[in-house]
Amino acid sequence: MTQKVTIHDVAQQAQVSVGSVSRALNNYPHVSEELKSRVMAAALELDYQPAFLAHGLRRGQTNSVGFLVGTIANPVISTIFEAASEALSAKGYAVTLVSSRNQAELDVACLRLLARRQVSGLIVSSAAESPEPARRYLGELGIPTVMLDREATSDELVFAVQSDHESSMREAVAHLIRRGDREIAFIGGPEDFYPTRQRFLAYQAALLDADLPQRPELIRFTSFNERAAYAEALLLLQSRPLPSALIVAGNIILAGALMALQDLGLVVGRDIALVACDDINLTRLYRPPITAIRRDLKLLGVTAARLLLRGMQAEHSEIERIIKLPTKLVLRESTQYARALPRSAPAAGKERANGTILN
Amino acid sequence: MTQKVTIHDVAQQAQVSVGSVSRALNNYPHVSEELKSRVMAAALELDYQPAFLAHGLRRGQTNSVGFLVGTIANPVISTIFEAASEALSAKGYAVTLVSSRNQAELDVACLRLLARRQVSGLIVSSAAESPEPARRYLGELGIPTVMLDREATSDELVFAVQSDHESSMREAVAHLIRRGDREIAFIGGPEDFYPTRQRFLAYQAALLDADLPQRPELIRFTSFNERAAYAEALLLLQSRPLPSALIVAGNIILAGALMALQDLGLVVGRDIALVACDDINLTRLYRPPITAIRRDLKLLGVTAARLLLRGMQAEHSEIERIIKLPTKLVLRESTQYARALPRSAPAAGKERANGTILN
DNA sequence: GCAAAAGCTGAAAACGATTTCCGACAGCTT
DNA sequence: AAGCTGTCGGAAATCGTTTTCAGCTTTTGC
Repeated sequence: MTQKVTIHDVAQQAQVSVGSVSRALNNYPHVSEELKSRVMAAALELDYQPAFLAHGLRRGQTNSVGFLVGTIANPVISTIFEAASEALSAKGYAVTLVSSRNQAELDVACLRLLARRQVSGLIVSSAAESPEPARRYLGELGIPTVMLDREATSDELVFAVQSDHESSMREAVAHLIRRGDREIAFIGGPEDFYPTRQRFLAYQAALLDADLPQRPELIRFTSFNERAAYAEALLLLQSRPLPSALIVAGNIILAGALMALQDLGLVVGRDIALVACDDINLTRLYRPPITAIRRDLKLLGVTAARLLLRGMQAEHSEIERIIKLPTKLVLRESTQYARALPRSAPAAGKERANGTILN
Repeated sequence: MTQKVTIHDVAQQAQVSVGSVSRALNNYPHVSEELKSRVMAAALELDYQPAFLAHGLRRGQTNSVGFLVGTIANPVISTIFEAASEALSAKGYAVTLVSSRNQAELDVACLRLLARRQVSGLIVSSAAESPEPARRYLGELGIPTVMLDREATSDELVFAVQSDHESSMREAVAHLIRRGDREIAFIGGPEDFYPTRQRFLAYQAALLDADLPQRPELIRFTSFNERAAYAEALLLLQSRPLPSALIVAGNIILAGALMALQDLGLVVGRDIALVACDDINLTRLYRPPITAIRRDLKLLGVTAARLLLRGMQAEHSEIERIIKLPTKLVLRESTQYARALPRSAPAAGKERANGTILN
């Protein structure tokens, strides 16, 4: 219906065979200039666009990539997606996005859907750190895949782009300790979720560096769900003594924690220092502005896209399979003054209201 | 490569012809139980999944829909998308998302891309109120389309789901006026952008209702770009006398305005009342919480999906072509106290810190 | 008990492109 | 002038399905 004009119409219009039309349009060698121009003219006049399905069926490839996310309703993911999608569509690929709705058990189903559509490549940033089935299925699939801020697999066709969560988290914790904080709480996502794990490891390492004990009651892991994060934060913040600093690993958890702080009448920066992971509008615009670990989300997306493009071009051998991108600690007022210290003695001179970027 | 097992393999395994396999798998009438079960067993054993491309080519439909947005990196859009996408994939449709990057001139190109992929349906929520070319192209395409919170067209295959921006905006302005505000500023997106226009019309109407004059210097339109919104807000807030209330029509504009307020040292709720459109994390969690016009974004997405599904089922005649969904005004502290009134006399008893939902 | 109808299945024709195969023709060389 | 080489373009095979057609077997109706 929609696609009325076929290659046959063009052939008839140009008075040549369909094979010639195909060759002319696809820049094959040994096509005379005269024929080529005649075909071009006919194609242009009829506004011919080769049928995607027939093309793909014959060629065995779809020029489309699948993007699996846990949810797209998350500013971090959607920014990454936007950048990746732009880079991919610039190279002629269309992107079909599927969401597993943060349910690990749906991951395989989503991947099957994409595989059935014969996507040429995959970018996976499913929220659930797909325990095993999904990872194994990914290997069997044999489709070039980029894991986005997720654990890589040993598969030859599976690549990864990751953020260096650790260095900035160590820096953040060290900064808090330098300020005088001793009771530093940590709320993360699921414990087996790659970014959470990396951040938590760094948190532990930083405490160890400073010879501070790890306090289990100050460490919480929660699911990706504001309500759950709120509940955990509420429990944590009702324990006494109140920790002097709180690190939240993820923007949904940040939302839950802010809600809990608000309900308990605690003021960020005055009653408790706050460090967030991922610098979003909320951290920047909140009063007081919230110290955050920032990463270049667009770069993350574009890098994933580029890596995938290379991965789809069959020369996998000499590609570096894992790329790690830097993060930056942005200091803001939420860690400037704190209960633990006299208000007149901010920790360091290098902090400014708008946030100084270290690293 | 990827798709190794074809219908022929299944046919061979089950010792039947390919036609029978197809019929058995697609629940055709007049297929014996025995044959069906044999085919099922074979298909299951071989893990057969019909090749999407061949299927689509033959059937003339792709069971996929295109979703055009101006940007997905916007919490409102991404939430709507998520809901729509979920509803569509429940019915077996895959969704390919393309972003025109807020550039109206790219709209047609994006639509062409989707049309070439022979999507069965379209949902369009491009940020640019596509002047004419895109709308006309949409008509020519002949693909069932749902405009999402955009102006409808008269085309038979073009439907629309819209939010009732007007009633809540009138209510909001009336509320401000009741509080005592007389100088109510308005910053909107592009003037020809559907939601902006609706909101602005309601703003005008509410002023008229109260016999208040319209003050051109308090009305600004800006592009969808935080920097531009920031600049407009800065100019507006530097004019004297300072308006006692500010309405921002859109979440990007909200971010720019908050930045400007912050840079000018103005405190929301104390120095100026603030009303936002779209209730996002930021409005809820900001201190003080910001009064906002809320709409059920998931419902918006699901409704668009349902409407499209009906639109794709060929019986267009008796479908209502435009659906309008309600909005709600959520009162919060940002409009509770204001310069214009003595602090001891909050406007109404029905406001609570957490926001009371009217309407 | 027999014609007609209905049920079931295999063979083959689509769908619209790409790609292989092969013959025609021009331009050379011997 | 015959034979060879290389370019060009038409015909046909192919991709993996669905769907039509036709043939065979069974049931049904009278």
